[in-house]
Amino acid sequence: MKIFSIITKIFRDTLYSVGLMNEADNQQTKYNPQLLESKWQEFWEKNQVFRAKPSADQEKYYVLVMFPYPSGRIHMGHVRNYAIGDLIARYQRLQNKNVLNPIGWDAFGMPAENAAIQQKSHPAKWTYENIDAMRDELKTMGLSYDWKRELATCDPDYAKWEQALFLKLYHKDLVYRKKALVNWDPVDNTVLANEQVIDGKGWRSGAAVVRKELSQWFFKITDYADELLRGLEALPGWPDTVKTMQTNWIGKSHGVEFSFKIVGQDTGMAVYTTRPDTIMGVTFCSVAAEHPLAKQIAADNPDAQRFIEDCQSTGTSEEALEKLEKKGFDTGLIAIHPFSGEEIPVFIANFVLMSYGTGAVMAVPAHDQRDFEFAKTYNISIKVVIQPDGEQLDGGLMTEAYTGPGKLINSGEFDGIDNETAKKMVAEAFEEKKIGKATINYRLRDWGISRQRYWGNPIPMISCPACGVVPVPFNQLPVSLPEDVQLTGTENPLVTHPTWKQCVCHKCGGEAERETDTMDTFMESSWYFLRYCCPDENSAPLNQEEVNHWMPVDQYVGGIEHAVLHLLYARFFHKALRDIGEVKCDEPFLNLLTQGMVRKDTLNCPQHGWLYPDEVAESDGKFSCVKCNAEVSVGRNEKMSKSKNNVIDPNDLIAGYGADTARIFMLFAAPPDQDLEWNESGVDGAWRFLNRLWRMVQDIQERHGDSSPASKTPNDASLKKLRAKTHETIDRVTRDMERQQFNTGIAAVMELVNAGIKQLAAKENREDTEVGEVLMELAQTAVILLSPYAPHITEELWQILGNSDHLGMQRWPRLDKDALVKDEITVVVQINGKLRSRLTLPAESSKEDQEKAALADPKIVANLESVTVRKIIVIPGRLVNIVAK
RNA sequence: GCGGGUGUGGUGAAAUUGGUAUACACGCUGGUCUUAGGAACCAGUGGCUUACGCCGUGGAAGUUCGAGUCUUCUCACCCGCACCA
Repeated sequence: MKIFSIITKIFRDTLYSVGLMNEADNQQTKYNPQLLESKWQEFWEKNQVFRAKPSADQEKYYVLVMFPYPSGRIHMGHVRNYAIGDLIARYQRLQNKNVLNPIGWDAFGMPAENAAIQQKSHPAKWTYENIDAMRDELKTMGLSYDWKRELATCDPDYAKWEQALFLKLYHKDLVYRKKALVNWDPVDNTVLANEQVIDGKGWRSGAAVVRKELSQWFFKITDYADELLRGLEALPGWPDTVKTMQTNWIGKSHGVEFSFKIVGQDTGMAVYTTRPDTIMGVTFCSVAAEHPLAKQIAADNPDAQRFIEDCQSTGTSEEALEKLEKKGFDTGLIAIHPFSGEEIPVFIANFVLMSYGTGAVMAVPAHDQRDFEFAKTYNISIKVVIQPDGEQLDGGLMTEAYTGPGKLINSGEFDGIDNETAKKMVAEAFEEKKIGKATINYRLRDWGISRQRYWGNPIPMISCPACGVVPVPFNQLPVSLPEDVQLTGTENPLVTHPTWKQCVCHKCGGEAERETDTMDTFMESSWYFLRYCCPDENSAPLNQEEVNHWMPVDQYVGGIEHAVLHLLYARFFHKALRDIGEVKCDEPFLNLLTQGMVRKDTLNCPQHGWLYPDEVAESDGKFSCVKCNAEVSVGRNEKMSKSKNNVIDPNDLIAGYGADTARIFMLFAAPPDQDLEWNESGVDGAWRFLNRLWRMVQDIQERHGDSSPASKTPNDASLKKLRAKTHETIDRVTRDMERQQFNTGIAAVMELVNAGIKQLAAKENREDTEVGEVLMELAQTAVILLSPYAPHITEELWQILGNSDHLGMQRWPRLDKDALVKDEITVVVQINGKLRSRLTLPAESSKEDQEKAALADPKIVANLESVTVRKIIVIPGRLVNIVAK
């Protein structure tokens, strides 16, 4: 960025604003975004223009942007997200909708703890200071939020109602406790989040992380797996990519669960398979290292014990799993094939997951690639039972498993049946024999919400030596975090605090202990959009009347990175709340817009690493490091990130050019769902456009300020065209808004402004009243159409145009279809699909007229001299294609 | 490996859904003007060709009077998921 020129500008603007410079030489006021943006921001706030109140007279429209984590500064991703959300909010208001557009803070989370450790202060202090700073930053963007509904999830009030919801779901039997594995740092004595584990070591201590079992709280999201899956079908307003990702995440599969008898054991071994049709091809079985049978064998077999430990140690570094060799350990156990009675060896295998299905599988090497590789390694026979059409598979010669369709062979009574039919028949056979049944399995697991962290919402449970686990009664909420703590990064202060966890069991009155875990921060984001509807409700988590008035969210806008977790948890939580009567609708977010990332070139010096743009000198298209003169490599466009020094601070942009320029740039550079490449000259382009608009409106006001906007088609042909352009633009921008292609909407207004400027420059008819009327209509239209994109400049221009009200009182321009009627049409003439000529014909000319005119055109006549016309295709008003040979 | 997406000028991107490819903007070239500004304005700008023209939407084929758009294959890049039985 041209820092110097921005500074000069800020300096000059300051001089203007304090009156040390005057603009006597300028007839017109210059466009001064700093002055007029703060002026309008104050106006909106003072007049509570964006206050949302339920209304029976207007249709409601709920716009939601993903609330930010208060990290301290806004970044370009926020600017883009909120520019899009605000554009939609303002557009819907102009469409006479009653718009709810709230904002808040996702305020619990680890960065606050880290900052507190570093600065030896308290997370709350850091968080609330950041919120104050970021609120100021957001306000400079001129976003049309109802700030009265602002909330922070760490507010005691929000935390209290969240605990209440947790308890309500607990009483509905949707919450339970079980043991689960966590990453444990044995040096820091703390649990680590996955992102704190780097190469299997704790990020702070560097100690090898071990997996430890702790009792943790879970939500029964799997109870809703099927509804969450089916619900996606009712969401046509969601991008397919997100729906596909959620579908895969839920991972529904149909199969059969049945039991193998194990020789010498009373209990069988349950397995799950989606390929019952291959049952006769089973030549071995595998179980996970954590499977009870594996543990049983390991109890008196040190080799098995060692193998199991090996399996578990490789589990930590997930990347290494990728090409992990298939390994197994023969347990010596023998399973009995349920149909053939054959004896089948049972292995412990490193690729079988305890967490999916039953943790044990039947292995069919001929028709499963993993089993195939395993069988090759351990010399187990490969028995083909599915024969594809026109091919003879031979187990001994196969180089990979065959997983396609075919007919059954070597399968006794099922021989000759196609495998899809066989799946059902085998499943039925299992049910008849009463050893198995058709089962549906999901990849989705229950949602573990326990976090062994201080800066989160406490789980309102106590554990009593006499009564066991006891929920905290509603009237004792909230369970608040102790304030007198010092975060060290080693132990959880909730555990080590001298008194906090001591409490009294309300059941027996005896001494008890509080749960020291806090809730996953995805909890807060699972219902903030509901609390926005009734932020002042002080007797319950939600006010159903208000919630049901505003819900569902009509348009949700946010980053694609939340496609699965946040959006799935929120959908689940909402459905669970529906089932306890807190909300009515089934799905919380009707339409979803996922915006792309903001990216920028990265610059890398071989000696000095990632460089800032001003550490790089350019000559002849080559870049060099200003410190060592070495050549700098320009990396791929990457997401803006502090570690790569390619971050542009939105504050600089807004301070230099104003929020309107920043918003126009963001919205113009690319469609919202696409990644956006940061580009300075694009910002200049947006700035220049707003200046062109500014001058045009001023010129029109100066010259035609007395004119009222045209309301009917003018007689003059060129004016008629200009008015048609105005109404074409209304049509285009409206359509672009509806299909959320905001970049082309701006392009359309740019064209209109260019046309207006051209008319102003024309020498003839400058004083004509008709010219004035058409131009006045053009100016007013351009201003309103652009106001959702650039709200400040358009408010100011609306006033300059002599209007006393503000744009909040306006409606979206109405399309006059008569204005679009054209006198002339352009018809393209092709010969064999190749463009040969263009004709301008009267609009009312018939199909036949167009064909005749095409054949009479001199260029066409010349081209048809040596060929015969075979066929003529006429698309009226569009083209004539002459097929000739 | 599986699933999804994207490939169009020097650049960001358009294309009314099968009908004039490159709107709008950036950049660049030339010019005008002025109180040198982050100017503004005018003209030009896909490639090849002196021209008539020819070629051109990652590549190859196909359907069609006509394909950036539909079909098949293929290449490249990006994003998810990843031993899910």
